[in-house]
Amino acid sequence: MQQLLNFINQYTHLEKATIYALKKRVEFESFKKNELILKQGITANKVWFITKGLVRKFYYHEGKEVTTWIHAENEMCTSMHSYFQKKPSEENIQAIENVELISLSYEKSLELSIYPEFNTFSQELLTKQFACIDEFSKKFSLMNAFEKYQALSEIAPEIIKRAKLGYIASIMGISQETLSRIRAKK
Amino acid sequence: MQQLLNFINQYTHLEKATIYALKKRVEFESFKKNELILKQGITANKVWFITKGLVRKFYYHEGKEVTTWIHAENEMCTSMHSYFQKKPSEENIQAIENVELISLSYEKSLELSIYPEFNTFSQELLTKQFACIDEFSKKFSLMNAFEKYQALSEIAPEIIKRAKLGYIASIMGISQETLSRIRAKK
DNA sequence: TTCATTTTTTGACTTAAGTCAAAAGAACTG
DNA sequence: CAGTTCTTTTGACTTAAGTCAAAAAATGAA
Repeated sequence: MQQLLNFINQYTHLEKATIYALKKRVEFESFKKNELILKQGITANKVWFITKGLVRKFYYHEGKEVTTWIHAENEMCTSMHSYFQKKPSEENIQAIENVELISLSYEKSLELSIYPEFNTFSQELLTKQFACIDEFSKKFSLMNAFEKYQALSEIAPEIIKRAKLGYIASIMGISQETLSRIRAKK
Repeated sequence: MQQLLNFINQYTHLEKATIYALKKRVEFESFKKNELILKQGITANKVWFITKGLVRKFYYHEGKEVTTWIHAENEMCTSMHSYFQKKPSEENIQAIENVELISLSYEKSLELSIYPEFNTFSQELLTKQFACIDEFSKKFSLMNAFEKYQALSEIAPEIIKRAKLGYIASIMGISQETLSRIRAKK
């Protein structure tokens, strides 16, 4: 729980009352390696905060899995389009290590919206996530395979260290053979 | 002005009072072909709605212009990261035809936030834009040059019809020679 | 309308990264 | 710890798209 509070504190200061209200509404979940946290087709009605383990987002394209991102400890994660637009998720979220999470449902987060700091946090988190994805995808598309690898190593060293080759290559949009060759060289 | 009201109506119904409040706060602007609407380094403190003409977003990468998107009539446009995070814009916004715009400043939009429908609209617009960019960039990155061209033709026919080859190729992340060859074939 | 500038097309060649296949290495299971 | 399965590496070959350069076409200004 403390991890989550620290995370929120990066965005805004939380009053005692708000912390109390939040504590009453979150839930603790855990998943074993390879289990699905969110399945394609299901509407994401919560946001998860990762306290332990790695989590992978992926979808299917022409029968193959495409990994879009991997999240590690102290990051939030959900299927954005599903959560905000109340539509069935197009992506799966999977535990790729044994994972522990704190979740907050959409309904409970509405109850928290009477606390202005909580709204500040939500708004800031959303726009920041937005800005990151936008910036990242634009930069990435101009890079060659080696530059992408360097960039990813800086932005997300946990992914590089802990996720398997195929997942990393998929995030980068290259074949795993190419990634293996990049690693062999330098 | 009616165009803007129609646009907002796609998201939420506006009360008379809200329309009146909005009308009092917007401004009308116009730019000649090739003029800059927003310059890199300047913080975007407004959102523009296009009533006439085409507008291009681009930034510089290793001395070259990279076009990220082109907006046509009845679309909103601003530099998202700059507007929301109050940071200097990394992108330029340029009129590529003679352009007419309706603008709403950040301050005036705060004044409008006492109208709940206006908040609904803002929130929905933001999450929808978010979802679009996210979806678009993911799909696009898996396509080859021809598929990208087909997809863009469907999503944004106005761009294809009215913008010049170099800009379109840049959005697609391919060279203009390749785009020219795609057009020659089919 | 003509001349200059900008934009698009075409050709020849290069290259980064993909594919397929097989071998090597690591990790899990009974 | 032996055998099976999963993951990564390596090699040989292919290919989509890039680059450079020049010609052709379109646009615009005087």
